[in-house]
Amino acid sequence: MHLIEHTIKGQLVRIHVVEDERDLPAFKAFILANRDLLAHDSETTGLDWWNAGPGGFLARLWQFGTADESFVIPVEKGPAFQDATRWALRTVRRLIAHNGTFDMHVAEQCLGLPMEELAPKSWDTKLLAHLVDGRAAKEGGPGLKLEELTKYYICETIAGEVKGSMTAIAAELGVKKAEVWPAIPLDHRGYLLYAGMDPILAYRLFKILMPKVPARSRNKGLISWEHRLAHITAQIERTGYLLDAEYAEAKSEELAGEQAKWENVARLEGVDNVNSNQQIITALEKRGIRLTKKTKKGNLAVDDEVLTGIGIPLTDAIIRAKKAKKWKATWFDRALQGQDQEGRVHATVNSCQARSARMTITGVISAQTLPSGDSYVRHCFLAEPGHVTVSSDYGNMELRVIAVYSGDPTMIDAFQRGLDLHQMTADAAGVDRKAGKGTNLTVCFGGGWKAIVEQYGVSEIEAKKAVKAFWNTYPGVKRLADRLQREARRTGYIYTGTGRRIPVDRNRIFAALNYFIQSTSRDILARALIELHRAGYTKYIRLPIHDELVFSFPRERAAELTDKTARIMEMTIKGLLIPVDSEIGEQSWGSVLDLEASKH
DNA sequence: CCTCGTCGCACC
DNA sequence: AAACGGTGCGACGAGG
Repeated sequence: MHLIEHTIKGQLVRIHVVEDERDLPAFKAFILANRDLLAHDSETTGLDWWNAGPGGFLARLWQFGTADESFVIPVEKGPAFQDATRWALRTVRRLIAHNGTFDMHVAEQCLGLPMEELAPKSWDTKLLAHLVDGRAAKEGGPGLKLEELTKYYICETIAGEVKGSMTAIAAELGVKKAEVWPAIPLDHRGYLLYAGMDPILAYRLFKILMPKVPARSRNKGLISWEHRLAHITAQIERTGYLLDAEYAEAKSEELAGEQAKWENVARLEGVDNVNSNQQIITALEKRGIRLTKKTKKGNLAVDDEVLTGIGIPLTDAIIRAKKAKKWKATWFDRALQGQDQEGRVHATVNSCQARSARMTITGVISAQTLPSGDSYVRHCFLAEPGHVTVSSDYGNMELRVIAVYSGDPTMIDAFQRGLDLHQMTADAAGVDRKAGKGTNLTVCFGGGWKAIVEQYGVSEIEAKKAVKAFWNTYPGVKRLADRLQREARRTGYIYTGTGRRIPVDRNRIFAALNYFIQSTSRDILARALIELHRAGYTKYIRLPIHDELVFSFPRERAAELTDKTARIMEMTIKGLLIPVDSEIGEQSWGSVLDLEASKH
């Protein structure tokens, strides 16, 4: 046994490093003495848990800890250490982890411990941190990463030491920061300090955060709700999505050709690197073209709008080359590189991420930013053999949420009678439907007439008229916005119907309405996931995307399952239905869009 | 050489 | 009085 002593704010913490099997009895005694509550964490060779196995993804260390003591187990060294870790994970009655979803994947893939076994007894400090204050670090909030939270809630010095230690080790070993994890020797003192400190910090964070969770959130059961949800999204991650690699490879090649062709045109026209804004600006100025649009930081903007506006062969080539390059790299190549041995890709679903708690999907599938209304990319995602893809989404969810929670009679009546709300706003203002729609959506986002002008190409006069008409037509919405802003101004927070507390910045009080709508909409989808799980449908879910769920259903049961799941997703709040529209496609996700397009 | 801020762009 | 909200990622290029 090797002992590492360190201090956190002057308090001694002890990290026991198990070196050989003779050290295991002491480890087991520690587990038994603390089995009511322990934090844990794992160190691995990377993040690609779906490639677990010899020569692939491996668990290297597993750590267990209390507020001032931890044990580090070298699971990489062999079965005896894996057995001890498996035993410990099973023996502890309550487990704490930071972003425990990842560790559950590791436990399942590397130790054969089903996540169904660990999830019910796990607490995740990432979820608790969000319930306390979900603001990102760059927004001036605590952030959600362990280092950020350590810095904010525990001690800045220790956060810097822990974070800095891996940077220093990378430099010492002469490898890039991202490549340090598989390369570092198991007995490296800095690595062991880093590893051993993690569960100690997670344990301390748990003790700090739990009492800070707002009473309203706790009373509404939000803590267990978020944990159940995270467990469901973890299962969705585990299932993954079948990739049509042949299609993806073909498209990747096709786009490579496109890219080369248009880059060549751009080169002949004087721009060697189409991704260099500086080169583009220089080339355009050389031709006597005057650029006026500025970026947020005050530099000359050369975005899609500017380039399209110029409309010469050079700008055309730049747009086409950039698009081909980005689409190839972002979607097809990343999906191909992310495949597991069965040809599946696994998204990372961060179940409670944005300030509003909206989920984000990161990693090998950028599912939330796939080109909409275009089946081109979605064709590479397949339902299981013999299955079809079904997409179910909520109709007008955000506006219906406004209607319900504002209690505005005009808006509620419009939805109940199936009227066209965008046309209604348009009629009230004496503008066209496009301006009416733009107004409805922009106001929902907290925007004003300027935003409508920019986003929807409506004239200034019309936009101003429409905004005024909106507030006059739906006075209940005004009352809701005012109430939320008063609450935000007075307390710095708003609460949603699920008991979630959302911080509102003093200089952006106008955002309160949007936070409320966005967060409530997210919770409607979250509720749907929980109910679908309860009914046994999780295995069919492929992805959650804001207001949509993508399913893979057996072909012969597709109609029945589509109907059953849609009924579960649908929700009536205060008498108003949030309806679900479903589309049944063929095997690929893209086919859903194609079938939809052919109908209209 | 790597890190990080900035920009542009994909979405709801 | 008015105020568009929320993301992730790839690429460049300045700076360490």
